[in-house]
Amino acid sequence: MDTITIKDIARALNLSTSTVSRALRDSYEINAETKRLVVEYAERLQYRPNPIALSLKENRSRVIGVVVPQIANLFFSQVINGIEAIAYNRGYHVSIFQSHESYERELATVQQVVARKADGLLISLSSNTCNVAYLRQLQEKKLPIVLFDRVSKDLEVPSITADNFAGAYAATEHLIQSGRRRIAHVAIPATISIAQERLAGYRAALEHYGIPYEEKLVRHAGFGPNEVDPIVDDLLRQKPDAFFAASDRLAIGCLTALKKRSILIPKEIALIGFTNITVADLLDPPMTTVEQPALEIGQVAAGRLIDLIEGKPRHLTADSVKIPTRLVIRASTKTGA
Amino acid sequence: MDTITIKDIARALNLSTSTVSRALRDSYEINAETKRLVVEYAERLQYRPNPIALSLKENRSRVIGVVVPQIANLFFSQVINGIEAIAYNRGYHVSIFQSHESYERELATVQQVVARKADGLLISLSSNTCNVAYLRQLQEKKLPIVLFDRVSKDLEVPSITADNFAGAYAATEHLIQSGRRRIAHVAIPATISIAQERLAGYRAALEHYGIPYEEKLVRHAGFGPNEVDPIVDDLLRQKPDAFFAASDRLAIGCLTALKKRSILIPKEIALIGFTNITVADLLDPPMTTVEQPALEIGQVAAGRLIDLIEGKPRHLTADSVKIPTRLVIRASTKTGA
DNA sequence: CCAACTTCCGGCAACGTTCCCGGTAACGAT
DNA sequence: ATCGTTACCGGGAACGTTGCCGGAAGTTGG
Repeated sequence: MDTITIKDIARALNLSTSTVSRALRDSYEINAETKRLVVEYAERLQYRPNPIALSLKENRSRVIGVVVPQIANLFFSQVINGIEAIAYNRGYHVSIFQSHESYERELATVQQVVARKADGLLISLSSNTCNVAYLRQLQEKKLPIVLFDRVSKDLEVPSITADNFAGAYAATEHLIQSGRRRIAHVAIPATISIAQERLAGYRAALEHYGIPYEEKLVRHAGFGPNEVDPIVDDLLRQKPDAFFAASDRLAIGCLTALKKRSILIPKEIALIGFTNITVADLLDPPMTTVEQPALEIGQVAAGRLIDLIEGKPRHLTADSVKIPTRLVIRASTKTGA
Repeated sequence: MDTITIKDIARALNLSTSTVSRALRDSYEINAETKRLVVEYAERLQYRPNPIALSLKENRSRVIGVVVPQIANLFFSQVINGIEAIAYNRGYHVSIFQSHESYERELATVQQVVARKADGLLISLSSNTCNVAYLRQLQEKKLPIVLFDRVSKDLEVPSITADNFAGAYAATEHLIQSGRRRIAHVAIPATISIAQERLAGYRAALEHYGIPYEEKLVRHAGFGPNEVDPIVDDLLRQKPDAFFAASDRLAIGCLTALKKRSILIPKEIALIGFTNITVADLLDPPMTTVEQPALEIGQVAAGRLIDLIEGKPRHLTADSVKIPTRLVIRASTKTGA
């Protein structure tokens, strides 16, 4: 309402809006004295250029839209921190949104981001998103897009993920080397790209060590509040000696379920998670985990996106980057304890 | 770029932009047949009204700006979920931003939110914010503002918080009733409003049970990565038999520090946290906590803000709402274990 | 048959900003 | 005295949309 505009300054100083505009952007065509007058007056009235007007005129906003399935997830919030760090010192603002694991909300949110003329989009797909046609459409309209974590092979855009295959391989290998043979895998929904990669890593490790893959030892769990418990029950019937959970939420769920059944960890069953929670060390027992470099994923993704926005032709093709994970061994996989 | 506008439709259909505009908003002045034509064409070309142009014209955006110190904090992300739930079905979009506990970034972010014509602001102050003059200025310019969690008494706006006093009182009382007398308090930075409330609750409980308040048993910890450890060291010299930590981060820090020193919990020292982490139950030992109704705080705050935006005069004064907390007793405060 | 009214649509301005195109002085050079 | 330069500034359009005003037909009533 009472925000002051370039017109107010022009009127007060008996100048035209063009002159004021140019004075504020320090154009050479403006008299030094006039500039001083304008700048001082603008300063005094706390003039702030209206980014909305700018966006309308220039069809850009210096804003990057970030869409994640859930903010209440340490992995994603850390990725966001990585994104913000890079965006911030390259002169972009970051707007954060959640899709709440819903395709419809993801679509609506992305549309909103686009309508508001975000210069680019960083997105991790919701688990219910099987159709990325709407993203391909946006891509064809030249909107810079970078995927991270939950990516899609149906889209020719840069994709930044942890090295999920290697992480899962390392986790499984660690379990095998510590003497386990019947390794159950609680996987995330199969629709999510990384589920497949992690499953592949798990299978590859089994194969490498000559352990047959058993479908009955693998179950996918969704995002419901009480989904993990029955799945653990099911898996227990297969008499596993280890659990490999494909996310932090699932690892916590497994831990809860196993404790509830008074199963000793790691004596009876070993447990390993794929996670980012910092408290893994403080759990009972301290949980072995595959840690994902969340911050770095965010940084790389933001960097790539801004390169794309600014037309830096450094990476021509739709290159996907895999960032190494780290296996942190703790008590939950100790041998013969 | 090639986003289609009302002009494109007008040109293609040999109509004026005004007619198209009115047809799309289903005005009574437009012939049914014309409407059909316009709507169908718009549908086919996937016309989306440009919110930027609307914002410029109407000086509003149907967007609520949310600023929190940190997203990677389960309390805040849950509050945000509460906010989104309400905002979403009252027709507002939510833009989320972080201040990273920095006054400067908070200020810059809020300015940006305001410049982008957000209809209202929901904010939890950074720990380095001692000066809320900039918010008062915005308030005087009629920007609807609602504070939550980290509030300020220097601002006459609705403030939604957990009942920190009662929560701290309950925590302290529980420790006293379980036989502890020398209760150390690891507090959050004194600049934060809720630090004082929690401290007051702690003191009130002590007083009520006739236990003298000792300054040496209270220490404030900041947000540095290794701040808690030396503070725990300091406090241990006072031979406490219990720790009351004023936030989840600090509770985890205390737990880590105590374990590192092989101090038995709760046998030697009891521990209670003020938190929202769901894994408190899985820690070693399971940690007694005061739980904050994060989701509800978000819901109430968003509701109040939207009421303010829409000029609902229901709550006239700058009313502050306190939402009850819940004491969840677990092993970390067990008696004589 | 004319006035009054209804129905339907176009023109124009405005929101805040920038940019292109002008234009007017003053001044030195020819 | 005239021309070309330089230095400085204003006018107007445009970005996409809505709302006000005005106006041309067609319709109704007397």
